[in-house]
Amino acid sequence: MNIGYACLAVGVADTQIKGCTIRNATDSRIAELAGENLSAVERMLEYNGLMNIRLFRMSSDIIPFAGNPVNTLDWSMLLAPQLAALGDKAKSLGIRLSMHPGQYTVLNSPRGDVVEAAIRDLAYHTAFMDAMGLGIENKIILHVGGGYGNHLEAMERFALHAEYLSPEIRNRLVLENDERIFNIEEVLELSETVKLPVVFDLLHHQANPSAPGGSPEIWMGAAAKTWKPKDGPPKVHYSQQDQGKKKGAHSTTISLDGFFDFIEMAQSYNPDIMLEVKDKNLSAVKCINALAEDKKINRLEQEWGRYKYNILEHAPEGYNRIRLLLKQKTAYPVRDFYTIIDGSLETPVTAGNARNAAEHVWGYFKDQADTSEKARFERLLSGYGKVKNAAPSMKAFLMKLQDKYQDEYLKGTLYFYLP
DNA sequence: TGACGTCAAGATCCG
DNA sequence: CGGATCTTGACGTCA
Repeated sequence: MNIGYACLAVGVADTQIKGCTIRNATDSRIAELAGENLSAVERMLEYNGLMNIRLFRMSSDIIPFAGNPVNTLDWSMLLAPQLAALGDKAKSLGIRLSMHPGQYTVLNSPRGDVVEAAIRDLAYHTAFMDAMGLGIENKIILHVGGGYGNHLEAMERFALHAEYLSPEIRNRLVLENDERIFNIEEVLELSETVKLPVVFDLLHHQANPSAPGGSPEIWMGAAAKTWKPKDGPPKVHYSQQDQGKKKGAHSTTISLDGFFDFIEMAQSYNPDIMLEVKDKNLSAVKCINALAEDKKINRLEQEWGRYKYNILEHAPEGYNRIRLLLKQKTAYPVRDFYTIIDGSLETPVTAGNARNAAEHVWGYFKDQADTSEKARFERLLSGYGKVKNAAPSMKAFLMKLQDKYQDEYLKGTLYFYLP
C-alpha cells in the first residue's frame, strides 16, 4: 500500500515546474523550460526516495504546451537521454508514477476539434512515460468528460473515441469518477465496455454519489476488481473536504482521524493511495508515518525539525507540548503529534509570535550576517504589528540568508514555505 | 458570458 | 531598481 502525492513538493528546493504564455512559446524557450522541469522532477524523485514515498503523480506541464500545435519541438528525441535517466531513477527508487490530464482533456466531446486535442494530449502523456521507459502499471488517469444532457450517449461516445486510441495509450489509461458529472456507478459501467481500470475517488464520490444501495467499500471493491495483474495494484484517490470551502474543495492537510477510518475501509483491497491535498508531500509523509511498521520516535523527531519554527510562530504552547511528547523515547505518539502540529498551524499567527520565531531563525545567521543584513533584519523586525506584510517579508529575507549561508540545522525547515 | 481549478507568468504599482 | 500586489493565461463545459 503505497501512499503518494501530486505534482509539486512543498518545501523542497528547486522543484518548481515552470511554464510560459503561448506568445512566448518558441521551441527554444520550450526546450529550455522542459530541460529545467525534468531536473525539477528529478529532485522531487530524489526527495521521494529519501522520504520513502513510492507513489507520485507527475505534472502534465513538464513539457510546456505539449499536445498543443504551437509546440513543434521534437522533445522526446531532444530530451531522450534525460527522460530515460529519469525513468531509471524512478525504477531504482521503486516509485510508481502516474499522470493526470485535467478537466480540459475531453475525449467524449461531440466536437471533433476537442476530441483531436484530447487524443493529442493523451498521446503526449503516453509518449512522455514511454520515453521514460516506464512499465504500463504507471498510469494515466482520465475523467470521462462532459455529460451533454445525456450520460448514456456521452459514455457511448467515450467508448467509440477510445477505439481510436493507440494500444500504447490504452495500456496506460485509467478512468476516474468525477465530482460533478459521472459517478462511480457510471464509470464502472463504462469500464466494462472499454476494458479500462477504474480509480475510485472517495471525495468525488461523496460530492457526486451514485444511486443509493452501494457503500464506499462496495464501490472501492468493484473498482479494485477492474485492475488486472499487468496494471499493477489498484489505485484510489483520497482527499478530505476543506470545511470552510465549497463541496469538493481539497483540505489544506490530511487529518489522521479521517485517514485511519479510510484505511480501515480500504486495507482489504491493498490499494495504492494518491492523496489530493494542498500540502502535498507533507501529508504523504504524515500518512506514511501514521502507518509505519517501525514505530521509531526518530521519524517524529525528524518531522519536528521541519515544523518546529512554524509551530513556534503559530502557537508557542504547541511547541512546548510537542517537546514534552517527544521526551518519551520508546513511545510512538504519532496521532497526538500530528494533532498538535495541525491544530497549531491552524492557529492564527500573532505579530508577537511571528517576531519571536523570526528572532529564533535569525539566531542561525546573526554571527555571519554583514552590516547591511543586520540593518535589514532590524528594520523588518521593527515592522511587526505596524507594517501589513511584516511576516512574509521577513521570511523572504531569512530564506535568502539560508540560500546564502546554508545553515545545516535549518536545511529542510518548512518555516520559509508555510504561511 | 462568467465560473470552475490551478498556480506561475506577466503586468503594474509602490517606495 | 527591487519588491509587493494584482491580473491574466490556457483549457472545455455548463449554468
